[in-house]
Amino acid sequence: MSPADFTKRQLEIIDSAIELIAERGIQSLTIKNLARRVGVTEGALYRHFRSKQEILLAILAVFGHSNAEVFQRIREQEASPLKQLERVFLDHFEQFEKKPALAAVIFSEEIFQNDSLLADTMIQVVQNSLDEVQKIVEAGQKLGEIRSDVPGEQLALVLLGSLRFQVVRWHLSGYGFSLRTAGARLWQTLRSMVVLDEANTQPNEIGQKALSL
Amino acid sequence: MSPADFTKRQLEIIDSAIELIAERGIQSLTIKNLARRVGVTEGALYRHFRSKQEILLAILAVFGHSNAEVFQRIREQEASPLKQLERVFLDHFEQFEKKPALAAVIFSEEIFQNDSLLADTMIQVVQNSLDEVQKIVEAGQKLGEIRSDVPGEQLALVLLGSLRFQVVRWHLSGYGFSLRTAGARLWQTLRSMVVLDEANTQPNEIGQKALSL
Amino acid sequence: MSPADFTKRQLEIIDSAIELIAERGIQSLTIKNLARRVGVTEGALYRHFRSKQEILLAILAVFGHSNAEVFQRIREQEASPLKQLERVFLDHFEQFEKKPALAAVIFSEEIFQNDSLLADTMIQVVQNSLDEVQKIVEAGQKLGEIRSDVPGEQLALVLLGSLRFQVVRWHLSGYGFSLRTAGARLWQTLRSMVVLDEANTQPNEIGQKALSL
Amino acid sequence: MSPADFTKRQLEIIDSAIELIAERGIQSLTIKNLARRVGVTEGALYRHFRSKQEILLAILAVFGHSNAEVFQRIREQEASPLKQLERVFLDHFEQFEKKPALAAVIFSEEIFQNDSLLADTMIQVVQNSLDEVQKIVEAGQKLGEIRSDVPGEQLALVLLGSLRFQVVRWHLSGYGFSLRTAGARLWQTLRSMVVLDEANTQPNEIGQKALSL
DNA sequence: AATGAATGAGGATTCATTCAT
DNA sequence: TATGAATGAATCCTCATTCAT
Repeated sequence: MSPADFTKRQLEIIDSAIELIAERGIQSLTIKNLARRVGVTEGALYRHFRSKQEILLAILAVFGHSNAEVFQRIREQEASPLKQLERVFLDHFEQFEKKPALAAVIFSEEIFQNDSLLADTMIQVVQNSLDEVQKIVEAGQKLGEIRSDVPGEQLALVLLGSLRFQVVRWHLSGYGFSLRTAGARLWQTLRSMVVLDEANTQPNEIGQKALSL
Repeated sequence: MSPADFTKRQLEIIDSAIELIAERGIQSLTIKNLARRVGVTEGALYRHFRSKQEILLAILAVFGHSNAEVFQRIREQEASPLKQLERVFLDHFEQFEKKPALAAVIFSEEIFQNDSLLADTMIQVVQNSLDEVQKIVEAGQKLGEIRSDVPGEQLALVLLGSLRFQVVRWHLSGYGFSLRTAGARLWQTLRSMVVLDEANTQPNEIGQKALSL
Repeated sequence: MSPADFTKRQLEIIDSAIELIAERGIQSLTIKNLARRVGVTEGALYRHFRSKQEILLAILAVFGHSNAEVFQRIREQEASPLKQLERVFLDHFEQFEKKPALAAVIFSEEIFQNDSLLADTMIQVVQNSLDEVQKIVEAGQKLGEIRSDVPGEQLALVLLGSLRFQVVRWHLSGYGFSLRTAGARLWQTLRSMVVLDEANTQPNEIGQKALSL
Repeated sequence: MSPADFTKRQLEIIDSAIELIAERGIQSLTIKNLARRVGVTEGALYRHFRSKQEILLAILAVFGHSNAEVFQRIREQEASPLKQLERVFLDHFEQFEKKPALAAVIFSEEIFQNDSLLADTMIQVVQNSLDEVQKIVEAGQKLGEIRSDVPGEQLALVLLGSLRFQVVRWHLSGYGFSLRTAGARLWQTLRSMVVLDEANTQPNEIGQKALSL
């Protein structure tokens, strides 16, 4: 389900829900709190969603869509795979920093676990990102831009795992540091680790290194 | 607080709690469910822990201790940093596979978020692991075994982030694959990515690579 | 807060609460008991009051208002201070006899003690009555109707203390005597004690006294 | 039952209970709190009292005995009735100020209300004090020291009611003023109100008054 | 005498959901 | 569409009491 399928009111509710999660955790995403934030009665929410589960599904849909959008935008740019990966990272971090609420959804895996429909949806969202990253990585491997001594699927795991961990830490710290800055640094690290031969891709740094030796 | 400081009954309760989290998520770690699993009345739990928060703290203590133990064991072996990192990975995965319940705690960040004492404890547990990994990495960097073109702190982030992501996926999949096997594969990947020069550390693979090129 | 500020349902709940206190003591004013008496679920009460404390405050508000009303009515009558005091007594006793539940609130000082907001409100209610009585007394003293050899504040203390004690005893006795009758008798006693010179105000009794000397 | 009939341990428990009531109200007189204060296990209390009710009865017994003692002491002094009344007041206030805990029992009427045995005992304690005061008053009336135009029973009501009210206010204020001082003042007031003719009973003060006029 | 562990009932409060209006 | 009131189940926690040791 794409956000376009939601009514204006529904999107309003989803937004409020995500805000709520971001600010006070999924635990405080109750119908009462949500209704108060939206500015309507609790009962009114049930005009727009049949149950709380449907709201959670909607949140996942929006989260998944937001993720997919990042990849969509990047695919359209037709940059080199490495540049694309860079964008994946920087765009994700930027998006999270702009809307910290979305980052919180990552934490909510737990909630979604109880309900198998929610769990499956969640897994799918994660897997989708993994697949997208893997595709880019494999394109880069084909072009010799990215190391081929490890399977693309594994590289995707490392890349996304690192990304998520950074976001998690940022969230746990109470947004205590600039995710964008920390993310950029992390990308530099990962970049160095996934390219096969620095000489080909970052001639400048090689020069620095030669000097520093 | 070390697990040794807990009474037998307390450890029993903690174990039941971790099981509960593992099987049905933190959401279902209620006093009633916990009491039922332990086989006592709800009130009885309060003779052993003053509050639910104390139980959660105890779980974190056990989790942190279990983590620390892995590092402790490894430090004692005095293997090369790279070998130590390998052990960190394999031992963690092994421990999680033996006690999947513990893996579930990783998910519970959310719950711990509401309560600032719990959140701080959680952050500390995570940070502790990060520090341990970073120390090993930096030792490896000094010995030239591990690449020095990226800060050790960043490498630690990548390593732990990947590890956690794998565990998360394993858990979300309903333990649908062998964590040990998948973990070993992930380690091979990470290993390749953190060593500076394949020639020195994995001569065999170099040969393969030479061929594959 | 005046009773007029409460909704119909709130007043219903307050009334039930006061009844409960009157019949079985404050100890039995539990949410469950209260809900049962009102004829709704426990949760339903929380739509009308945010907490039990709020209910207790509401009771005090009603009690305070009921007290204030007595004084209000009396002030409007513009009778002589002594007549006003008489009315204070008789009206209070009458009101308590009509609504014995209210009398029980006097006992509940204890409950209100734990919560400082409640305690303060309670003290204020008591102090308010004291102030009102004192004002009347001092007016009487100015007119020479009431003895001036003791401070008005002290007389107020004696008057209200006696009144309360009578009510307490009536309540403890299980409403085993007519409060109105006993109250009237008590007033006669107090009346004799606060007037300065019997000759001016109760010429009939003077005759008796002359004899008895 | 006199305090002499209690074992040392029992008296210790009763004392702790009274302290508890004084400090935090009857609501916090739970077996758990009591046991903690005494320094034993909850179960241990049941070696000394069969139930909580028995403990409450014991408290009432001690309270009643303490009251009776005041009257006993006074009867033995064979002072004039008026002097005796003065002592009743001053001694009570002094005793309460020395052991504020006892004052708190006055508040606990509520608790005792639920249980009819406790309620009866409580009533009896109060009635006993009333009777004692009444006896003294009537002796004073016979001697012409105290006004005879109102029944002794009524005067007793006024005297004790005032005394209790003062104690209640002192307690509610958080012991915010000197009960002894306020009590002495209250007595002066009551004294003036119960004597028939100042000239006969307080010649000294008359002198003062003459001077002050 | 005292402990430590347990019980069962009940405490206040919050939850998602329903429904008449 | 929305409200306001209600429900029933669940939340964590405390109570007085019991009992084997």
